Amino acid sequence: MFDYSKAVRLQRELFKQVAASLSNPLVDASRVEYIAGVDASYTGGYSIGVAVLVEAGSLRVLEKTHALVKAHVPYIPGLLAFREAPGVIEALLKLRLKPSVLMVDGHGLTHPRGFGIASHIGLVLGVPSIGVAKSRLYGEVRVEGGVRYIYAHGLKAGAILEHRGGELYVSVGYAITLDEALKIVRATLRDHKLPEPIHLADAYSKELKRALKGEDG
DNA sequence: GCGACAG
DNA sequence: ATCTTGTCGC
Repeated sequence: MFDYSKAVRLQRELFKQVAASLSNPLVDASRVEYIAGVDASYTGGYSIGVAVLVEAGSLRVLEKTHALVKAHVPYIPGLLAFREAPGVIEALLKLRLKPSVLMVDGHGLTHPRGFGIASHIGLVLGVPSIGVAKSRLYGEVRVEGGVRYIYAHGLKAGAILEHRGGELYVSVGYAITLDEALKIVRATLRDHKLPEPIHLADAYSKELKRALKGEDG
């Protein structure tokens, strides 16, 4: 079965690599070509991980991929990645085009051990990543220049963006600065509550779930 | 012991 | 996240 303490130790260890990645960002908001939004839905003991790749400027959808994997691990706050990342990573590996940056629904550095699902996926694939969550998980909020930033582990780890009457918790995932992450997220906000790449991934995973339930087995 | 707790 | 129809409210 799932080893909780081992997972926690792994997160503490990998956080060091995320911290190291921050001194050499691998992406620049002005040079982002493709953005991959990811998400997952669940049904019948399975996890449906999906990736939707959009063109940065137009937000036009260029590719959609998915992976159906057994959901072995239960949801445990702080350990979401061990449940959700496997399917999402498999879906991302099926993309033809390589995303410049990943947008993950969940937190990155604003996590108890600085290694939320956004950091986890980014590090595993070696691709810059951003976490976008709908609610808070960890960190101290400090207002600076009218912006609510979230500090965690001695780092300016994230910020709270207001959008469409709601709040978005944006955080550094892997190999990216907070400023660039915020620029990229702001550039993808449209008429949905979530940034377009993640909204599209969410809709796609739900669509696949309906199709899966609608057939036999 | 108590409160918090991504999806 | 998922289970689920109609319904109260901005």
